[in-house]
Amino acid sequence: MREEICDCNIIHKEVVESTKKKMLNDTMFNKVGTFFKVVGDDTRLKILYALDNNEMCVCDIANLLNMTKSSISHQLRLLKDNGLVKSRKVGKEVYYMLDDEHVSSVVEIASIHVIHKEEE
Amino acid sequence: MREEICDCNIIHKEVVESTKKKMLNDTMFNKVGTFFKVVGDDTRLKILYALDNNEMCVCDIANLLNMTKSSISHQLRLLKDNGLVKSRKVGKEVYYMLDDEHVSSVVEIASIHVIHKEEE
DNA sequence: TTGACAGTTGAATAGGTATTCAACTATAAT
DNA sequence: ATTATAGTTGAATACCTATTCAACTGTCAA
Repeated sequence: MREEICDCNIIHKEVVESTKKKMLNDTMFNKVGTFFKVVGDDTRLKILYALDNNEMCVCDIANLLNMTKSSISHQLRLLKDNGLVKSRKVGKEVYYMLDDEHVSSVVEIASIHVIHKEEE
Repeated sequence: MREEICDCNIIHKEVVESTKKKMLNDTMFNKVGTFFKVVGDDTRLKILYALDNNEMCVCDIANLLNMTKSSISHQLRLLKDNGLVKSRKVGKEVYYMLDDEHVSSVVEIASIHVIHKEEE
């Protein structure tokens, strides 16, 4: 049995109960939340945006964003671990590319949201 | 003039140059990044998901998620400041609701992405 | 085989942030 | 007026995370 943490009364019992039924489980929220967390970093967002055009190696991305190889490599690993990019090795170089067509569309819709807010 | 931080050579000059032209400005990346950052927290995601069904007051949300009023109120302010929810006051209670139809669609697409990954 | 370069990695650091706590305001009811 | 409840707020805490640094691996070229 879970402990009660909430420090106030239920005001609209029906609303709370019916909403509770429609909620996803914590694991699902965590997965979606993690997806947004990964995309919610300027550096990673720029990387994804850049890779939407073409595959790129680590050094080229580092140059594009004027950051160190190490920092880019760390972020690429995070993106890869979360299934947003994949890579292929050619000689000394490692080329990264988007792993999923949904990535582009999510970024696109978020941009629309931001632009829409701008016009108000 | 900006300082050079990058610690490696450009390997594919044409790719870097052409990608650089297609990149958005930093302000734009920051705005989209912030949007994702706001949605990329489990608690805030749950709040948005709950509000997709109906408007709710702070106490009801706190009860639904078994969290304190204070913590929910802090998160609601963040959501409001970033234009994701709006509110109306009725007596002692404050009702919160989604401010934008794009919010639902972004969350929806991200869920599809996660589910899609699950099936692999 | 030696040197140079692409990329990775783990630990450390510094900055950010979710939640808690306590105090506060506002409204409603008695 | 007083009490109770809904909600907000600012500071403090504890956790998380992006970048840096230094050392490392793997591959290519001479």
